[in-house]
Amino acid sequence: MSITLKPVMPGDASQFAKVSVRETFWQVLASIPSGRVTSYGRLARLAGMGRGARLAGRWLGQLPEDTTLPWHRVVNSLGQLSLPPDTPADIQQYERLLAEGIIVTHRRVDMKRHGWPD
DNA sequence: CTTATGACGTGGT
DNA sequence: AACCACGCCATAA
Repeated sequence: MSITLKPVMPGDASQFAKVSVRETFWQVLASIPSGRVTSYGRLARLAGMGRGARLAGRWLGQLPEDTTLPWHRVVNSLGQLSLPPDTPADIQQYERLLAEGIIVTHRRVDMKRHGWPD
């Protein structure tokens, strides 16, 4: 699979001493096409974080509220929304996915249909 | 230095 | 499909 990476950073890049892997992480995140979703684990692996799925989630949680990065396109390996239910962020994710034409039923996305990469 | 804690993943039952 | 037990890895206490 080939991925197109665009230069992006969430907020001030200077706040990070070592950015290599982390920067790649944001780039991969930014490269997820609208209308598609990927998993924390896949995102971590693509960014060279090995099995750092949990770490991926931690980093996503550190994004500033006004970020333009598509954090909402990340769900767990089962296709389920993984934020605490009924929280503002959870609602936000649901609405954003819906706005991109992604089908979400019972907090779950059909990865066969919307998964990225295939 | 240990333990606990997550926007997690995977394999077994 | 649902549950459970581990494995994973940075952070906090």
